Order: sequence, then structure tokens, then C-alpha cells
Amino acid sequence: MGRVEEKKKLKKDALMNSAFLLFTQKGLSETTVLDITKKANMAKGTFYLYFKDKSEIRDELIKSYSVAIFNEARLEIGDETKLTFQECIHKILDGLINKFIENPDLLRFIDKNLSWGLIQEIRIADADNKTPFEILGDLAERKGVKFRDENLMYYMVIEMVSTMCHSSILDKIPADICVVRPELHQVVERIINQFTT
Amino acid sequence: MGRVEEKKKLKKDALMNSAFLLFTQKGLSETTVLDITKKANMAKGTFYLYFKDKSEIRDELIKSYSVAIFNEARLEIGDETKLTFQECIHKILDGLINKFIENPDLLRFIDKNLSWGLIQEIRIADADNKTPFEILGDLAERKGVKFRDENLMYYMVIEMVSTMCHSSILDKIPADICVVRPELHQVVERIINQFTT
Amino acid sequence: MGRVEEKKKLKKDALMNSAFLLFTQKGLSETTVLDITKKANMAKGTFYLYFKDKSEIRDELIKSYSVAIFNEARLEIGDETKLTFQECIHKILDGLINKFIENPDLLRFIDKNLSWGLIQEIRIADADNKTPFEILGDLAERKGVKFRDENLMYYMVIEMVSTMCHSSILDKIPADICVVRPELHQVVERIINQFTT
Amino acid sequence: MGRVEEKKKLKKDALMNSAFLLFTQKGLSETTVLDITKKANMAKGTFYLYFKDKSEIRDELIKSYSVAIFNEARLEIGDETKLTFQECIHKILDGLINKFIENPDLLRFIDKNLSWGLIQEIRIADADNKTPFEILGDLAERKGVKFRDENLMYYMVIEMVSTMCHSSILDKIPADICVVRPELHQVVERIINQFTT
DNA sequence: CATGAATGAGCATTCATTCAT
DNA sequence: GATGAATGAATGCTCATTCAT
Repeated sequence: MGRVEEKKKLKKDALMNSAFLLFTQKGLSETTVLDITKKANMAKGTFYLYFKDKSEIRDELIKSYSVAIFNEARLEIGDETKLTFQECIHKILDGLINKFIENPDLLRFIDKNLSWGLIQEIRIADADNKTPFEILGDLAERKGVKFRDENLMYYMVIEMVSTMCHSSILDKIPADICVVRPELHQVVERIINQFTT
Repeated sequence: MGRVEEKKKLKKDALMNSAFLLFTQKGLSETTVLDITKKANMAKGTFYLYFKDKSEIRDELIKSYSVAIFNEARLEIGDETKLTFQECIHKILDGLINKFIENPDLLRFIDKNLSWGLIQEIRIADADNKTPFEILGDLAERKGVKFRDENLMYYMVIEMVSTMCHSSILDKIPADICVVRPELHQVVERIINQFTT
Repeated sequence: MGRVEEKKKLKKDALMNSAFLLFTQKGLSETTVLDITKKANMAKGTFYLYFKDKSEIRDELIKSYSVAIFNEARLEIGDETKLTFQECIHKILDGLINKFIENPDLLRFIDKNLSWGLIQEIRIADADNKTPFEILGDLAERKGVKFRDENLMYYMVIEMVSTMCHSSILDKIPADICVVRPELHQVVERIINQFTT
Repeated sequence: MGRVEEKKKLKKDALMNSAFLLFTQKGLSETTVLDITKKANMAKGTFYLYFKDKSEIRDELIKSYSVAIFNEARLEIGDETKLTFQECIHKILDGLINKFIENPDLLRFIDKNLSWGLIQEIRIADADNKTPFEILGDLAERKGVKFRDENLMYYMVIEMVSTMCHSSILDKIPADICVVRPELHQVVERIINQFTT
């Protein structure tokens, strides 16, 4: 039965990959179920064996990609022992930007679909099932840094980073990411300073 | 004939208002022409007497609202003679936030549809047909302030402000606008400082 | 009131001319009432002051043009005294072909809409209100020619002439009218011979 | 899978038959897709599984019926060895008239839709993929008959036959087919004589 | 399990016709 | 009389979803 399970997993993954690409390129309502199944080399009806409807596949996609992104961001820091909190943040930011440059579809999808509510529900399995913010909180504690209004700070940073990556990487607006990157680092630093107590 | 013209204007306005509300609540592709006309108490066909298709009404809406918003923001400053550049910006920001608090639909619509390209095309009739950025540029000049990478700065500020207003006013995420407002002022100030030469 | 009557006639004529051109070029169901009124420089609603609906204008058109065609064909013969019946027919045929070459729209319209029933109802005001076939019958009598199955003969001749004119003049199929014309004369002659007793 | 294919064929045939009847009775633009599917006891959407749009079903219909008609006409001749060319033509003509008497809808459809261009593209699979005119040409050759302006001759004959069948069979105008038939034979004979060299 | 044929609700758009001005 | 704004029925076509095979 493990074989069967594996096969089912493969099918589901194929559908999710197809949907991912199509959603990022054409948007949800412009992507048809037929589009998705065709790209995955399956029949239309098969879709409904794996997902209740179109919105279910979208939700699963968001969850899955978000976990991956945040986990990789965490690993990006590497050996943190000789780094300040701000340096850790810079490393994470650099890692994210690089990732997004390599994989613009991912960026498009994340930016379009990742909601604040969702972020807070993400739990990184490889990190004691903690949420991204708990992980950052632990890091800050280890570095002896304290913030007021942590949530607001994270929110601002995330919004600023995601919107600037989106426009500069995907559309080179208002400038290429090479130009935007140093300014973005600085803005993030300033926002963090603003909230540091 | 003035009567007829007036009536037509009323009809068109009714359609635009209906479309505005529906677009902000359900999005463009989820809003049907029938929805719009029903809400405006008209027959489906009437829509096509005033607009070529759905995208035309959207474009007219964006243009019309953007001009209004930016013009009002400009007037918000009032007598600038005794104010610094930063103080002017704070006044504009406060005015905008107040406006958005009063009119959340407007906020929703602006945030969803106002693109960077569009902003640069907006010309304020009451201000020598200048664009918002030209107006701010003039102001900065009068105040003797200079920036590097002005465009990027404006972009970052606008994105930060619009996204924070959107989430805090409409969804109280990550906090209510009362909490976010002072922090937003400060972030904007810091961003402007970062780019001041 | 004669003035008013005249004006009404002019309007009606303008509508009929526009409709005629549009029907011949685009067909009945592809021509909209708006098309017709626009071409006649009138408002949509005005159409309904002169015609009950689209089919009424078509019927009036057919009648009017058919009468004109047949009357002119009759006049084409000129002084018949020294001509045989066949020579008269040849003259009529030549006149018709020339007329159709000059005015292809007329040809298109006639061929599409002139029914056998209609032909038999046509009465030429300038010829004692006789039908075309009565006129030809009189001519045959004067020339001392007799036919069996006159109706069938006329029908065959008319169909052959109209279809060949249509295709050769309008589409040069299967050949140009220059090539077809002599053969058409001969076929008509042969058909008449076939029915001559 | 043969079952499925068979069913699909049945469905497609049902659609084509419905469309055929409706097109002949109401014309192309007066027939809606809903009409067609209703008559075939299917849902509207099903139509689009089998045909791209309305014009595609019309094209398929014309092609299919034309090939059938011409092939049967060819077979009508039977053993030609003791027949003259004219006698062969008479047999074909008789076969066609009989066929049209039995199947007036077919006649209506053919007459309305079969264009000269199309006839020349018809290739009879059972006769070395030759066109109807090539087949007749071969026959004439075998019989030692020669024509000038063959195309024009065929065109005239076809037009005369189809229009006379149409009106006499479908509307008994100008007379019943029983009356018209012998005259039609004779006219065809005369036309062929006219072009024989 | 997988398929894809079938369904029918839903949409954008057109246009004949009416009617208030 | 003339206008053209308003109507809403009708049409071609799409697509999410179901279900028999």
C-alpha cells in the first residue's frame, strides 16, 4: 500500500506544481481546472479526487510554500554565534532576495497570497514546530535585544520587503533589485532600530 | 438639453459608484456587469451605453479617484510657510490616514488598483497639471531639501503607507490604526532621512 | 401639408436607400436598425415612425426595385416593329445585363429577394397595370409566336439569367460576364425554342 | 473504448442532423446553438465538445452531404457501355431528381450552401479521389464527346437543375416536378449541345 | 482509481423595440 | 414629429462540477 500512497502523493504534487505555475502567471480566476490538469497530464475529473475545489488547492499551495520559505530563511543564518541580531536579519534578507531572484514565480505567488493570519499559523517542523516569529523572538533573546510592539515591527518589515522585492525583481519598478537591495537593507535596519527599546 | 445631460451624468455616476463598491468588495473579475447594473437599479444593457466594457469603467474609476486623493492630499498642507518639509509630509500623511479611516472603500480600491505607472501619469488640474511628484519636488526645493534616488524613496513611502493603512484600517492587522499611526509617521520620517543628502 | 408630405417621403426614401445598401452588403440579419438610421443620418427611433419593423422595410424595397427593373426592361425594346420576338428578348436581356453591370448592388438585392410570387404581383403602372408576363404575352401575340407552358419557360429563363448574372458579374464565376453573355443569349434562345409550338 | 467512440459518433451525428434540419428550415443565422442542442436532446455545452462553433458544423455538413450526393449520382449511371454521353447525363439527372423528391431537406440544404468553389474541391474517395468534373470529363472522353468552355457549361447545367428542383419540388413553383422534369431534361440536353464541338 | 463526456449555470455583449422628453 | 436613453430578451461561449464507464 506504500506504493499506492506514493503514487497518490506524486499525482497530488504534479497538480500542485501545475496550479502553482498557472496561478502565478494568470491568476486564480483566469486559471481553469482544465488548464491545471492538462499541464499535469491528467484528466479533468482526476483533479476532484485530490481537491474539493479550486480554492482548496490554492490554500494548500500557500501553506506548503510558506513553510518552505520560512524554513530556508531560518537556515540561511548559519552559525549565529558571532553575529549581532541585525546581522542575522541582514543574512536572512539577503537569502530571501537571492531566492526570489532565482525563483520569481515563487515571489509572485507568495506576495499575492501570503496573509498575515497565515504567517502566524506557520509552524516549522524542523524547529520544534515554532512559528517564524517565535524563532525570531528566541534569536533576539539570545542576542539580548528587546523590542516594543514586535508584531507591528515584523509586519512593517515583511510588507516592505515583499512589496519591494515584488516590484523591483519582477518589474524593475521603481528600479532594479541591485539598486533597491542596499536601500532595502537600510530601511529594514531603521525600522528595527525604531522599535528597539 | 441640460436636463438630459444631467440625468446621464447621474446615471454614469450611479454606475461608477456601484462598480466602485463591488470592485473593492469582490474584485474585478468576480464582479459581473449584471451586479453593477442591479446595484445601480438599471438594466444590464444600460451599462453599455456608458462604458465600452468592464475594464473601461475600472480605468475611469481609478483615474477619477486618484486625482481626487492626490489633490486633497496637496490641499491638506495648508499654509506651508512656517513648516519644514518633514512637517508637510506629516500633515499630508495625517490627512490621508483620516480620509482612509472615513472612507475604507476608497482605501480598498486605491490600494488594489493604483499602480506606479498610473501615479506618474496623474496630473492635478488645480496645480498647473503637475504630477504628485513634481509637486513634492517643488515643495522640497522651496524648503531647500535634496534627495538622492527620489523615485525609490517615494515608492517605498507610498508602499509602506498604503499597505499599513490597508491592513490596520480595514482589518486591524497587525494592530489598530491608532497604534500604527505614530509608528508609521516615524518610519516615513526615517525613510526620508535615509534618502536625504 | 404638401411640404410635410414631401419631407416624410424624403425621410422614408433615405431610410430605404440606406437599408438597400446595407442589406445587399451584409444581409438582412447582419444589418441592424441602428446601421440603417445612422447611414440615413437619423435617430434610431425615427425608423419606427416609417416602418413597423425590419422586415417591412425589406418588403417595400423588393417591391419598389422590382417594378423599376421590369419597367426599364420593357422600355429597352424601343421600336419593336421590325424585330422578331427573339430579337426583342435579346434586347431586353442585353439591357438587363448592362444595368446589372452598372449597378451590382441592385443585382445582389434582386437576386436575393425577388421571388416568383412577387414577380407575378408586379404591375407596371406605365403599361396599363399589366404584369411583366402579360406584357410579354401581348408582345408574343403581336409577333405571332405561341408557347406551351409559358410560365415554366419564363421561370427557367429568369432563373438562368439571374443566377448567371449574379455569379459572373459579382464574382466572375465561372467566368467574366463578357464570356458568359453570348452563351447566355444562346441558352435563352434555346429555351424559348424548346417551348415554342 | 469502442463503445465510447460509438456513442460519441452517435452524439455528433445527432447534432449534425438537428443542425441540418434547422439550417434548412430557418437558415444559419436564425438557428441558435441552443436550438440545435435542444432538438438533439442535449445540453448547450455539449455542442462545444464536438464543434468549435456554429460555422464548423455547417462546413462539416456541407462537405459530408456533397460528397454523398455526388457519389450516388455517379453510381446512378450503372453499366455505361451501351449508353451515349447524353444518356448518362439523363440517368444522373433522373437519379438526382428522385433523390431530391425523397429528401427535400437535403435539396434545401444543398441548394443553399453548395458553392461553386466547394464543388470543385469535392473528391470522391470511391473514384480515385477525383472531382465530379474530372469524372464527367473521363466519361466524355470515353464516349468521344468534346466541349468548349466545359466549366461554364457545367455551371449553367448545375444552376438550372438545382434551382428548378428547388422550386418545383419544394414549392411546386412554377409547376410540379412531374411537369418540370421532362422540360428540364430537354433544357439540359440543349445546353450540352450548345457547348459540344 | 482514472477518465473525459455531459451538464447547465453564468457571463459579456448585442440589438430590436419602447417611450419620455 | 424626432430623438436617443433605457430596456431586457437573446446569443455565443466558458467552465466548474458530476458521474457513468
